[in-house]
Amino acid sequence: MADREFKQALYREFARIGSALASDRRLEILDVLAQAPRHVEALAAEVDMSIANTSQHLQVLKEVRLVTSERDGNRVLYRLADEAVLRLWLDLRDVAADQLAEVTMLTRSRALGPEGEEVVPAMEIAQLRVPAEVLVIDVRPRVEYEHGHVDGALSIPLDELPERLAELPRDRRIVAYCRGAYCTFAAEAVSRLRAQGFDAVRTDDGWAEWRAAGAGTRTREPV
Amino acid sequence: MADREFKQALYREFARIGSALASDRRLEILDVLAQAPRHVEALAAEVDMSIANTSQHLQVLKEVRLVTSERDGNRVLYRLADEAVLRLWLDLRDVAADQLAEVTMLTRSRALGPEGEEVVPAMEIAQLRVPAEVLVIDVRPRVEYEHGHVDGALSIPLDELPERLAELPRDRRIVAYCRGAYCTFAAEAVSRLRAQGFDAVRTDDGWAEWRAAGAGTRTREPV
DNA sequence: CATCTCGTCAAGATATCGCTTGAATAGTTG
DNA sequence: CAACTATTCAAGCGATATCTTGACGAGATG
Repeated sequence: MADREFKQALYREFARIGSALASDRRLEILDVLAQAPRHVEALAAEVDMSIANTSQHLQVLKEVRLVTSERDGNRVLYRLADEAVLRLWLDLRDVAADQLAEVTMLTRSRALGPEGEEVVPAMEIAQLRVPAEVLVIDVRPRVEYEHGHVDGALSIPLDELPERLAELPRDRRIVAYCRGAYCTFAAEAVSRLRAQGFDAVRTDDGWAEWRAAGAGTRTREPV
Repeated sequence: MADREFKQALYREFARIGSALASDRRLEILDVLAQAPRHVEALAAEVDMSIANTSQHLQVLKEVRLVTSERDGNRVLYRLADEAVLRLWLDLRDVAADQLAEVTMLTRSRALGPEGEEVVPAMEIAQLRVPAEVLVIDVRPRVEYEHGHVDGALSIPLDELPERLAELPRDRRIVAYCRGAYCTFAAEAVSRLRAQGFDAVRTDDGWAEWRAAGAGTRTREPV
């Protein structure tokens, strides 16, 4: 029956995407690319792999068009292929978070913030939209901020925080965000700010979630 | 650095989900389950695999909680774990459809409907909500209709269509839906109905897409 | 309790994947 | 155009995944 063959061919194609998602290394690459495009070397450093191996994983992702690449001088720049890929990755993470007890345990055992600091839902901030009420800071590396960030957010990479305290207001709340729930930058920033007497909280969502929800400012198209 | 270990463990967990999605057979199972829960034997028949093999794949899916199972007499009933899984599967399919040229070719070469029949966006129908304007028919197998269907739809499984033409109106449009864009039931039904002089069209979306969008009637919880 | 059915488990052959290493290639620079 | 850098390619080894077959286990039935 031709119907069976058709279906099989179809599911085989779908499974190619699945296979590309079946490696922890590739997922980590996707997660990094969800923040901003990168060159192979930078990616390799970020995910702590050999360059050759990183390149191979990138080929796999590229083959099923989860990422695209473009030459940039004698380097090659990789980025997520489009918003659908971002949604897929976020959904995968959500399913994992909902359903794998191990993930919950991992994040719990990590106990971000020593005494259960307040975490502000990202939606709340999106609704504010009044710059005067809070200051939103983006504590990710500068390249990620430059690629895209929450409207009106100030870029203060975590490692610059100590020397830039003077720029921060003491009369209103500071909301920090980073790469998302599994990233510790914002929690770390909040912890340091509170130690200095600032009214600081963090959001659980990062730039990727924000963008998937359709908000935020992008510096360069696409993705 | 403990941070690296933490991250690795996290991505390994995410990759477990990815691995479960890396098999065409398992994706086909998920797709069937997206329509309605099934017993192992019915599933095996539907996807044309040995029972042992089907069972094994189900174990894999169950291990990462993409599906859940429950005893039902001396049989075992499997179903999608929750709506997040449904979204994940639909996203995966969308990404594949957007990005794998092969998929497009496959669906094109299939040329549903001999002379480019009209396809009605599901949203249009959802907005109608006026039973008098069109008759929506669900041409999937009865079990799938019973598990859940579009509000007000009439169940006419494809194989019952010939003997039930008398039930169908000739004074208004008939809209058929099935399992989704990759299912041929609705196209087949429309083709037959038009041959009989009915004003019939189909929607591209199936029950799964409808449900993911938050609409429709469900017979039994959960999923 | 013997027997039947449905489903799961276990073992093994085969194919595929992922990492490493070393060589090759594209683009840039002096 | 030679030397250099960033990336990709190719081969090979060990680890994993898939399907088959046959045995086992749980629940139903007489």
